[in-house]
Amino acid sequence: MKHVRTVFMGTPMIAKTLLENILHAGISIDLVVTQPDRKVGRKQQIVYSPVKECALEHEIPVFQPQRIKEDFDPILQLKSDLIITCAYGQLVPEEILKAPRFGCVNLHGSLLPKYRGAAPIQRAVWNQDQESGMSLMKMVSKMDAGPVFSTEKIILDEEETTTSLFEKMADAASRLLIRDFDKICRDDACYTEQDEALVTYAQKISKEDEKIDLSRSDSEIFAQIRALSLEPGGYVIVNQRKFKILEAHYHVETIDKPFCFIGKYKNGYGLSLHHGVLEIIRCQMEGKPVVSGADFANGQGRSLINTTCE
RNA sequence: CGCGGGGUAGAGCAGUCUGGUAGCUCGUCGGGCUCAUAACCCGGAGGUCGUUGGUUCAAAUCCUUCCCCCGCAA
Repeated sequence: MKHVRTVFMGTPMIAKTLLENILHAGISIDLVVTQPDRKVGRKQQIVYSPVKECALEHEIPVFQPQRIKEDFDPILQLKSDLIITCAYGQLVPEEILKAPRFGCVNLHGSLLPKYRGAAPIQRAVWNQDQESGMSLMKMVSKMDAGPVFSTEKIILDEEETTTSLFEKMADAASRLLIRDFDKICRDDACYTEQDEALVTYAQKISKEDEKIDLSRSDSEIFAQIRALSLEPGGYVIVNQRKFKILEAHYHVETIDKPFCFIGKYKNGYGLSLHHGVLEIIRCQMEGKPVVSGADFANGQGRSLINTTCE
């Protein structure tokens, strides 16, 4: 078979894992498109996207348009046969979508048409879904609305977190693409249109979403923490300060007073809810370093016993 | 000069306001108890208190220089 000129578009870790896996499987990539380098943090240091780092390691050319809507000629000039995207971060314009012979395919972290949009993986955890999955689909101009080629279902663990589900999604995406790559390139792929009646959207996680909603049930609170774990981390307010709960387990217990710090608990630090206790494994008080629950219990947390949070 | 918090034993913290012998929890090492233990008891080691200069009889503590870390905002 003639060489398939392939462009890979992606930005975060999940896309990097996918790129690494498909390269390892022998699929060659002629161009990587990723978001521009960002200045990040107080020191405004320049940080490359994970995908860019992977591309540099493999000596693949990288293209980083500020606005791909206006700056896409280098992609057209390559006269690619196939474009693969995964969490690129910008809406891909029509001109690019129709350019490659075999079209543009996208890997999306949900079982479409459920959870179109920016945060399908986080929302599946947040909503305590029993299952989710990865979809390999054809791109159309409308966001995540294209016909689906294949999917892989993932059963969510009891204590699934966004971080753990991302890893499973990346593996599933790799398997789907490696398995179906040849079929897509034969252009006889069988795509199934999405049922518009079943469409739901997964909204991006906002700053407000990071505040843990203590008016919810214990299982909803725990699900929110897992959805925000490990990044960016959900928080409660303690003594007017943000207290991030990055990682925790939940245990059913009889509770005296809800939303109260109870000191050392099992292998971490305890925070009571309505009908159980959060065993905090990793946390961070505003202005302090990230610490294990055990360290928190030995230090900062000792003087906070019986303190209520909100 | 964006706003704020912080740097004290291997870890996490208290002590700073009000200057006067370096403290707590954990870990570690040794010993004891126990059928046994991550439990309990006893004992030990480990810190020029981020850095520079100053004030003082005396500085972790007050003033000052610089460095580093974190939260927020971008």
